Amino acid sequence: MSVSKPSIPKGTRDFGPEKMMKRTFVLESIKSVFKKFGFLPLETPTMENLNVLTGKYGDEGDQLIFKILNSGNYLEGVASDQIDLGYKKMTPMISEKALRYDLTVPFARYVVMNRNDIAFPFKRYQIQPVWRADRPQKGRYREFYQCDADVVGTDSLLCEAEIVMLIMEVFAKLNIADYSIKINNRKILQGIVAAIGRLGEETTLCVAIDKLDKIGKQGVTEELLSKGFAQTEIDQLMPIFELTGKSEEIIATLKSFLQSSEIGLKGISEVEEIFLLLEKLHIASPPLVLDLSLARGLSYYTGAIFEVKANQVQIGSVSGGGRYDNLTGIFGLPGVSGVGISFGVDRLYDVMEELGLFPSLTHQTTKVLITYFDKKGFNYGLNFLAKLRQTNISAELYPDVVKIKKQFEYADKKKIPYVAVIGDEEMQENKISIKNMLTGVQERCTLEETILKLSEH
RNA sequence: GAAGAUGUAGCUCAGUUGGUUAGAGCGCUAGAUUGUGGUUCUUGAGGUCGUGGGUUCGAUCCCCAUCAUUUUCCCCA
Repeated sequence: MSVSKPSIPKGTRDFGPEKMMKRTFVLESIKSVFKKFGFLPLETPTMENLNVLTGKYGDEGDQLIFKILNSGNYLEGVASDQIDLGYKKMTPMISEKALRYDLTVPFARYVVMNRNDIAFPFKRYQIQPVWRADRPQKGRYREFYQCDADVVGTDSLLCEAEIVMLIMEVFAKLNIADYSIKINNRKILQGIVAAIGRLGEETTLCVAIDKLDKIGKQGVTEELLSKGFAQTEIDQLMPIFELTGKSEEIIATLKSFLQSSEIGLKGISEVEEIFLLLEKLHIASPPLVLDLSLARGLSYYTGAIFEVKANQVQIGSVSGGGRYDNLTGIFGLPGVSGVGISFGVDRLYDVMEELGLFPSLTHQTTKVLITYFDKKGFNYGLNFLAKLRQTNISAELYPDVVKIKKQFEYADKKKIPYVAVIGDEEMQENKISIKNMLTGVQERCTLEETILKLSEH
């Protein structure tokens, strides 16, 4: 083996036929629900202009963007002393395009570019891969799919309520029964920060609080202390984030804590409104819980935030989203509020695999393989092949004249449920033998009988 | 960027306190069965033990370096 072993880039994966069938099932399930809720499809280019992406994900995010080296002589126009400026300043000189980092920013770009043609409120779904130059880990890849659905151009809390419904329908389609949707509101978090006199530092608080279930009360306290919060402030905060129980009770406690914070009270009433809307939508008891420790790292959220967890599997969140009031502002279109939800296909796949929730997907393979003993049988089989396909039965004729055993093994490996056998006797009778590979039963059929038999299910 | 783990057959992994021909299961080949897969039995093929160097009479094993893979921290889906 003197040739080099082939490999794929770190953090990327091949999806063989079996995995693809399962992935397709997940993706199609999500897509069908998106459509049902009135979302329209959108696809954007794999690459965006680098300046569209930079500065949108924070300093660290910029580092994680896959840059594309300019074609041709990319060093043209770069003076030799400019290398001393460092790679950060050099990058835009040799790279003007990059792979998309998420689907939200390209969507915002699209909305701004097409603002005159779009009918607002605009609901779009988008299912495409994204790339991050991260260090791969368990459940984390450099190339992965996102399934986003967003509504922009309306403040209505109906969108939030619908997102809850949408999540419920997706999980029902995927047969995942045991899950919970956590909801919180950035305005409440803002109010809490304001209540302890730390207005403007909600991002710091969010990043720390978001880890509560991961690193515990102690860890969060340490992180906040290191970020300049006082122990007395933290002592005020912690009881709030440890509130559990019924959402109504949490809300009642919150109302008194935040009574002086206008923004905080607004957040509370938004949450209440969402619960109310769901009731009117006949969703009596949604798996929805108010969780004040839910913060989500992304800084552009301004209102409701969501996260979905599968309860029986330890894998983190499988879906998340929220409302952002000014995503298009960075591209020069302020005042367009949006709210969105994103499903993590790879994690959903893992959850379903672990719980054994995939239905049998064998119907996606060939229905019948036509086998034969010699060239004469091959020619006879061609007619059957064509006729079967005309009636929309997925059929194959084994392409090479080989031992029948070989052909059967092929059918078995491919899990083809029926094998047609053509020998001299069949040809004389103008028939074909159809064997059911599951039961082992075999009988001779005419073309019409074959079609009837194979069309059954 | 930091720390750890692992590299042995196509795959999953044994193994040798350093000693002649490095093993298993699965997969693959061929046959038992020249008109029949999945089960069973038999057969055969397949390895520079990640790469380079060192110690040694002798290294897959010990030491050093290097590369690759992977996990955790940070951050994220």
